[in-house]
Amino acid sequence: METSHHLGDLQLAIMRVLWSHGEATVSDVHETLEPERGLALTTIATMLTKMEKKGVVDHRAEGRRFIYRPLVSEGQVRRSMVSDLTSQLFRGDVTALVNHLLSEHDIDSEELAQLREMIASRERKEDR
Amino acid sequence: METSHHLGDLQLAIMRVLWSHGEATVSDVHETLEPERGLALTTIATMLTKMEKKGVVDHRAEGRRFIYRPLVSEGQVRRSMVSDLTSQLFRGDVTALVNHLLSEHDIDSEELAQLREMIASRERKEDR
DNA sequence: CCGGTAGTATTATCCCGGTAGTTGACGCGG
DNA sequence: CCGCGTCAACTACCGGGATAATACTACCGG
Repeated sequence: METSHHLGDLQLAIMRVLWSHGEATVSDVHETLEPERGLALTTIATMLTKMEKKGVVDHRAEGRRFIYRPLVSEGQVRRSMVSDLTSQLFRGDVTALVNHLLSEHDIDSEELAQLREMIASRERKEDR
Repeated sequence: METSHHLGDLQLAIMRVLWSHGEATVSDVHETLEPERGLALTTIATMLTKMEKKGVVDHRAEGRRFIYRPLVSEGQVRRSMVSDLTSQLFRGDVTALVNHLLSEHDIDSEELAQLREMIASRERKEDR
């Protein structure tokens, strides 16, 4: 159905932990995020509860603690958020976005070469 | 200074009106946006006030009414918001974003050709 | 069996985007 | 000079992200 999974900053950080761990307890997430953000454990717990209510994560109890698991993939979130931005800022014109990236953000020649290759391989695929 | 101009949905719509009109009164904005969103005039006014407080627009009084003017350009907003998204979702890797666009969003062969040309011209510029 | 600890649940606060009603001022037409 | 219409100002409210203290509970070690 591809519902618009619009996640905030912390929520994304939490999702990234879940995506890389597969599943994790509140403490797991907390410990992983501790260095970069100095958040209280309860903050993480609250956030996870809210996220569950939104349907982006799920949990099962194992003994006394909860094991959280992502319900949406990183790809889904990326697609959804990139689409949102694209339609907001570029009237849905993906090409315009790429153009913007090329002209307004620093891309060195090495990256350009990579991009050229991406497009080439994409065109080959299209050809079949 | 390039401060992070993070604008919401309505705010962007309002900015677009200002960008295309150069400047506009509250009613101007309201009338322009009326068809697509059926918003009250006071809503627009409130939003403009908030936006002024944030420093993205400016106003001057002409007789009894206010003329609003954008203080940030569309390009600035795009750069700022695209950068935000890129760092949020792709650890700042612009190439990864383009890659995502190519593989996860529908791009027809015509657009591919356009992109190829963009990159080519970009590489020519790089060469000098 | 009892208390501490490890966990979740509950509740609260702040901020901001979005939405709008109400009020207050001012100028124009009669 | 008065009322009416047009603005802007003020105030209010909702939802959601972010943040966290506090309260409750179940288990484990002694």
